[in-house]
Amino acid sequence: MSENTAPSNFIEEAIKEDLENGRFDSVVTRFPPEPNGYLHIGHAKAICIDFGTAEVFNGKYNLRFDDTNPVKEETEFVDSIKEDIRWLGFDWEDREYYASDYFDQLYQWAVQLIQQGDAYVDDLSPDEIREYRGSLTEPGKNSPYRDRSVEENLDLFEKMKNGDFPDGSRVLRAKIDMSSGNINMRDPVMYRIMHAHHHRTGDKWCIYPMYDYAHGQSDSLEGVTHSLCDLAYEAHRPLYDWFIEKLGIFHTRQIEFARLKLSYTILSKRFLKQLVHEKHVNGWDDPRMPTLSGMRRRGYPHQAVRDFIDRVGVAKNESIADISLLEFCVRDILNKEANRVMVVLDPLKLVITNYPEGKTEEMEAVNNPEDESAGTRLVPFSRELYIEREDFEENPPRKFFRLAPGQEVRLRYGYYVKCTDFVKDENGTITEVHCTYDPETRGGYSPDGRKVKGTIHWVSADHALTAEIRNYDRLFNVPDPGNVPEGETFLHHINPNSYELNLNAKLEPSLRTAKPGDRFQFERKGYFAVDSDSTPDHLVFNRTVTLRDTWEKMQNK
RNA sequence: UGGGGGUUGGUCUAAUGGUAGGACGACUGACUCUGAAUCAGUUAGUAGGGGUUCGAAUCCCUUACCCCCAGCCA
Repeated sequence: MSENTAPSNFIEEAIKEDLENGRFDSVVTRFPPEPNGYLHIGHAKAICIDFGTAEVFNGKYNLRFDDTNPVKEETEFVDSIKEDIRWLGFDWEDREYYASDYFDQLYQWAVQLIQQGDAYVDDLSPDEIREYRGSLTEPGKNSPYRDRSVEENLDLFEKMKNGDFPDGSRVLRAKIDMSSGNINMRDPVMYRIMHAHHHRTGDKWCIYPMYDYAHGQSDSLEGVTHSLCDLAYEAHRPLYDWFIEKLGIFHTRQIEFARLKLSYTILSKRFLKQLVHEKHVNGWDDPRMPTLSGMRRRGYPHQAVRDFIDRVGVAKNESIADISLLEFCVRDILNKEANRVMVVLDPLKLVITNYPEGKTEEMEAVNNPEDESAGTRLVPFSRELYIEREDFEENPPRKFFRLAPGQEVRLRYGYYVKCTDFVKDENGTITEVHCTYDPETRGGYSPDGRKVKGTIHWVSADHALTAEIRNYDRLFNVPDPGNVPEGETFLHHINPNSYELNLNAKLEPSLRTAKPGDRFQFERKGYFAVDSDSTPDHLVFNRTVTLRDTWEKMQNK
């Protein structure tokens, strides 16, 4: 940030002050995921704040895996986390760290604290520790083991490290204040005994540091100037500072901000895990999931996610961002980047009775009106076409600009056609619409200048491709599924129509070469992305998001 | 009834004692070979009550409501 740029939020403001008053002379931040799950849109906010803020100040940012609990963490997640962060467009270069890299240093520092009389080995059981901790309104009381000698503590701690004691039998605790109003300061546990295999350190350790003991020191070791985190850690800041001060090491500044919540979405790791394990969705990258891998598969461009995070802003106010803002950001990018294509989702046969049988014409269509460099393509036109079933009405309502008996419309990039007749089957279902075309209107322009109100899309019946189309919608039908009345859970509010399979669609032939990851606008319908399940013989599209539809809104009134 | 945070239109967020502004949404209208996009406009807010001040979203007092903390999770 230059001298005159205004800080865009309270964190940048605080950092700017730190720089101006000399507390720090450069900026280093970090994103510290625990490798025990997939990243979701809430993490994206944290990443954008952590990394984006460093970029604003021309600083550096580290990726550090917070792997202090071996029984919960796996290498698999390390890889997916890295992939997702790269997808967002961040490059942490060679600054990839692991809290487990610091286990030796952390151990030495623990010894130092013991020597200073600031830590002790406690033999209390987990239950006893809880009892001794007191409650929110009552102070705790000191453990009977709190005043052991430094020598005894040193000896016991070393034996803990050497594996002489079973899991849960003893812990190392910071000696602070059992009567503190802040429960985090009531002699918090620093180390626990866990005879567990760690994904990086293997079986070297059988004691592992707790988050509170590891995090601040890891920040300090890396020279992180600003440790930006969730509001939940606000109450931990005194402890964060306490360890750093007792150790006399580089003092990182922790600043907390409100985590992201998104309407019609759930972001709790536990709930997401439940959705996957109970098969309410098809895995972590199901396109309905708020995970970055899910959004990527759904077809959300990474720029849209970034733009959304920018627009949501940074504050300490706990809030629920509106999913319609995210959808706006997705459409905004896709509108500029996605090539247009004609696909009939719910086909109805249209026969042009005065068009020569067997004739095919190649009509020129614009690929992207927002981007001239995208060029044009040729689309085959013939006597029998498919149009969208909802684009024909036997008895058109007011302001219906599409096809109806006697009404003329434009077939996009084709001809003007006028409906002359239609065919119904014994159930009363319309099976075919007949019309005549005006040969003078080739390409969609009329030489006499007459106007048509409607333009509809179409696909030539003989040339049409078929595909599997997966229509996705929001996963929940209430704004805050994580917060529901007594006796209900978020599972009661899953949208039963969040996924709908369509095997009937007719696609224009240019789509034959579509590859996984390609994104298109199906004109007048929505944005669709080619799924990773797609093959040349069996195309699969995911509906990313529909187009805005004011006609639908008019009808709902 | 402990400690720590928070409260600005429907939603998110600015305004740092001096005109309460923006974005999304919603609603109008214009334009349009996508009922999309675009453009123009409308709607709507400082949690309540007191005080300080020429002037308060901002400072003070007070009330209410919301969130976090009692893992050997992070």
